[in-house]
Amino acid sequence: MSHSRVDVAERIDNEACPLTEVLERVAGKWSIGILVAAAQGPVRFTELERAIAGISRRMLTLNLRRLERDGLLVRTVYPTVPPKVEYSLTPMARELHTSLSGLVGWAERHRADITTARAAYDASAVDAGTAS
Amino acid sequence: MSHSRVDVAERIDNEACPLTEVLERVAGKWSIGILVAAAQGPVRFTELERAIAGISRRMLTLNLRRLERDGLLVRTVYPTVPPKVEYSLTPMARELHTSLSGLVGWAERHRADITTARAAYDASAVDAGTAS
DNA sequence: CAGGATCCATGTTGATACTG
DNA sequence: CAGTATCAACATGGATCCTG
Repeated sequence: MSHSRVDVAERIDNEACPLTEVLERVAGKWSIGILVAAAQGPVRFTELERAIAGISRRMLTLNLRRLERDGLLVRTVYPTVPPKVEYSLTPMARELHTSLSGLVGWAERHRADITTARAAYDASAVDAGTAS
Repeated sequence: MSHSRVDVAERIDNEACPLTEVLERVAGKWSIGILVAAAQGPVRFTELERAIAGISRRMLTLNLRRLERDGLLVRTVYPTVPPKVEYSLTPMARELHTSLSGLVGWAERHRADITTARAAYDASAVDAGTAS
């Protein structure tokens, strides 16, 4: 039945546009890290800040807001002093965990391969340039 | 045993940095679309261009080069006239298919939820601003 | 057909400083 | 602690024109 190549191509054509927008949030540079880090349970702002390494306060805040806005994170403020804010995944976001871990696992497994591939690609590009 | 929260946080801290770089390529705005479209078999440039909808020639080329450089795509040039170029996934990239489909499936299932969540979030934000 | 090259508008990120 | 505000640097993306 209709699982020809045209079929899939059309599916992407028709739905990837809004889908792209959705995927961008989920699969953006920092989102995966945040989502994975928050998967263990409620996480505090500072915990995330340290867990995600290269992220700036600004970017963390922005991403948290976006994820909250899209219904992936719940932000809980405890009106104590000093302030305490916890972020946790919504059920919808929890459904992502498998795919996200899959992605992270893949990245871990193939990090070296990718580095190698890059070096090889760059080397042959240089060769082509040097071939005069 | 050691799957405490500190454990996971450290794992992310130590490895997410280069990992982030890897994930960016895979999870970038267009990469998923390209990878999914190419999963069906060799795809030509123009096929991709039409399949991915909003993408420009420039962005498609750039992304194809990056994916090729990272060893996720193989570019095959047929020296015919007019030229014919096909892109196909490497075995490494094929391993991603499950996770990627999972992501796409999730996005499809929850697109409406996300739209709703956004509207709700924005509405309450407006309320707060209007509450003078 | 499948790009490469260039210019320019825009968005994204980081650094820094300040706050309830 | 958990942000917000502002500015400057940089990357991203689109439009346009050109080519083997």
